[in-house]
Amino acid sequence: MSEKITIYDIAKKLNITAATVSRALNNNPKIKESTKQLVLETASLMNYKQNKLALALKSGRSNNIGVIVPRIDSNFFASVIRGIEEELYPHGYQVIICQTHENPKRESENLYTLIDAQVDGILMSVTDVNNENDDAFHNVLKKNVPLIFFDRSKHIDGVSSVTINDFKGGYIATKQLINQGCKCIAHLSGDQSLEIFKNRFLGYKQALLDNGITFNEKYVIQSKSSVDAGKKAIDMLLELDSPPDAIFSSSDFAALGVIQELKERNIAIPDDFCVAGFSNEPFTKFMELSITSVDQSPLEMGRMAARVFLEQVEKTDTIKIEKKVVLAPELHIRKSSTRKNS
Amino acid sequence: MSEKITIYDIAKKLNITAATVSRALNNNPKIKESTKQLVLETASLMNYKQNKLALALKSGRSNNIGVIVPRIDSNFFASVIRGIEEELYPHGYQVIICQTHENPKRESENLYTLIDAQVDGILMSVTDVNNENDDAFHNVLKKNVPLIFFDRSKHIDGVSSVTINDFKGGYIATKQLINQGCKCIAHLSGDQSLEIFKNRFLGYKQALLDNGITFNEKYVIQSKSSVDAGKKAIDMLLELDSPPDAIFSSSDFAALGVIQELKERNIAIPDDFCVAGFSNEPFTKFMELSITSVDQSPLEMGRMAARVFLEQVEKTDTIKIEKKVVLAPELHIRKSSTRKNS
DNA sequence: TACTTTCGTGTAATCGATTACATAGTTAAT
DNA sequence: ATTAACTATGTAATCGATTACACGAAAGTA
Repeated sequence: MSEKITIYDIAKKLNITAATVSRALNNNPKIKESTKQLVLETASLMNYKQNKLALALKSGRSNNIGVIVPRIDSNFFASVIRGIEEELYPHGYQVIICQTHENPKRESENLYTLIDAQVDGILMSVTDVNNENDDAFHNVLKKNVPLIFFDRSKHIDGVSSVTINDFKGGYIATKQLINQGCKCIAHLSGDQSLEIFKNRFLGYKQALLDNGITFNEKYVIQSKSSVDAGKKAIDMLLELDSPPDAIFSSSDFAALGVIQELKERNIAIPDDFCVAGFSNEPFTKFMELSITSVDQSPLEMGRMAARVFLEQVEKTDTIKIEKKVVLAPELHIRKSSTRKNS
Repeated sequence: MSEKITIYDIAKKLNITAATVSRALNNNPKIKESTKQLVLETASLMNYKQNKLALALKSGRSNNIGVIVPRIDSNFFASVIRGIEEELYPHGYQVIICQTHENPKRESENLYTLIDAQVDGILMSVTDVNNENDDAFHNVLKKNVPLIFFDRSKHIDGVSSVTINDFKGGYIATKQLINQGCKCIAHLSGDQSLEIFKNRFLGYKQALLDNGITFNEKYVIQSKSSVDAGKKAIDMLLELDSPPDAIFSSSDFAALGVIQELKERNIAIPDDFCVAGFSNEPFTKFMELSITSVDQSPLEMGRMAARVFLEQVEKTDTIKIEKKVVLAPELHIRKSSTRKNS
């Protein structure tokens, strides 16, 4: 059995009270130097470890922060979490992971569970798009638990967020396709109730307009983020009277599906058709026909979200700050959109 | 401000004691039905939420379990974690993530930190190969905290593990290369102090012997799990007097490096050279020249590890069980090792 | 009627650490 | 010499929930 050593055990052994022990361990200046040393030595001798739960109960701070993501087994979210963990680790925080699987109910559950678990903050990428979970979000704010959104955010007063400039991401990707000489550029979007997809779409549209290309609604298809969805989408697009000669996809997976399908049909990439994706998934650069993609610097996003959280807890005295950090997307230009003659 | 409602608040409002409230909420049969109802109604009316920290302190159980992995932003580990989270979520456990970054010191720190945080169990993939952290591991066992290894394990009495049969993984991958008619099969291994790499190597060797191919030490190279490491390794191998005509790599990334380098040298895959990797990383199936790879069913591994943990906590009465679960690897045969004539 | 059960609640200790307040012993100041 | 001001430590409450034990009231038994 494990002998749980408490400050009372130390106190008994030294014939002093637990209060003195506690103070000595916390380096309270009122404690005589000799006692302090004695306590510290005895503590390490007895292999004393502070019980964080007791501390947490007393202080009301658990030193845990909750992270909610749609799923963890996606390179993007895993990388963000890595960034969060790395930034928070030196500050003594532990990271608790929750997944919503894109299910708003789960998101609501996760929020309540984390609050129940007395986390000191919640960092999340939003799943709920229809404001079904407003109660859950307001519950968090009511409890005064710092809430920070990353990537997918919501507009809630007093809530900070770290996102990338999706508009710009859409813009530069589309611009690059235009630079290659593409005239009919299609776009695969996601659920536009989510701002990220809306903004990428708007960036795409603006790039077209800025370059004298008329926007055509028929070129925009809403699809899932999967290889199959990409294949289906390009099938539909190729049946149009004037099929596109390029595509900007909000998902790298869909972009891959597009490429696979085009190859199947012997359409040459990038010569006859250019493709750009979004997220810079690892596989995009590994492919023989590497895929142009917009990088979201997930590691940096996670670090930044963590830093915003830290600022927030440190400055409880100041008025609540709402900080909106927007990271710049970076276009990684690869073979799928690089024509020789350009 | 958030009004923290406790059972004392409910007690005061109803003119009863906190003890009664607690019992009512816990459905204690000794409480009169009418009181029980009253308490439940009042609790929900006042929006009472149990403070898990107080409960944790009293019960000694935090309902948190710690997961330690080398890194989270690898598809394999992220998937394992997903499996763990999904299995444990319905049981009310939260998952705390720690990364070692392959650094034994960090691993030791993580172990102590998790114990300090009073986790109810630790599920981990081992980083330490030189037994530097024996103290940390024994500290966990001394505290009677269930410890379960997955994928990379250590031999410690009383510790359960969930691994895949790496020997078999190495064997079937190598066998497949042999079936394609390859005669000189090289092997890229990892740090053989880690059992997984040792076993994959042994499986490779056995497959050779079983098929009348003499094992040649020069064909075995120890390398990191990266594209560049793969390139370097194949460079060395091709300089041998009798260069290999196939390679089984313990890493998909290294396998990819090999392929890229071979293409660079205009060596035809799979006709002149066959390649098989390990881990079944997502990109292996996405490549135009898809890569044969051994799947480790990470999701299932995570689920299984979680289940072993649950069994362990439920049966504290029984004698400690040491359970060694070994999952079967599955070879995904793809283009990189599929010759037409076979 | 007197005595034993049973039922429903209250009392108070406990988990382990922190901390406001009290107090005994020193030292400094007038 | 007497009081003020420190110093170092002890006492006890607190965080919020659980639970062994105690006890009065109601019900059952002889």
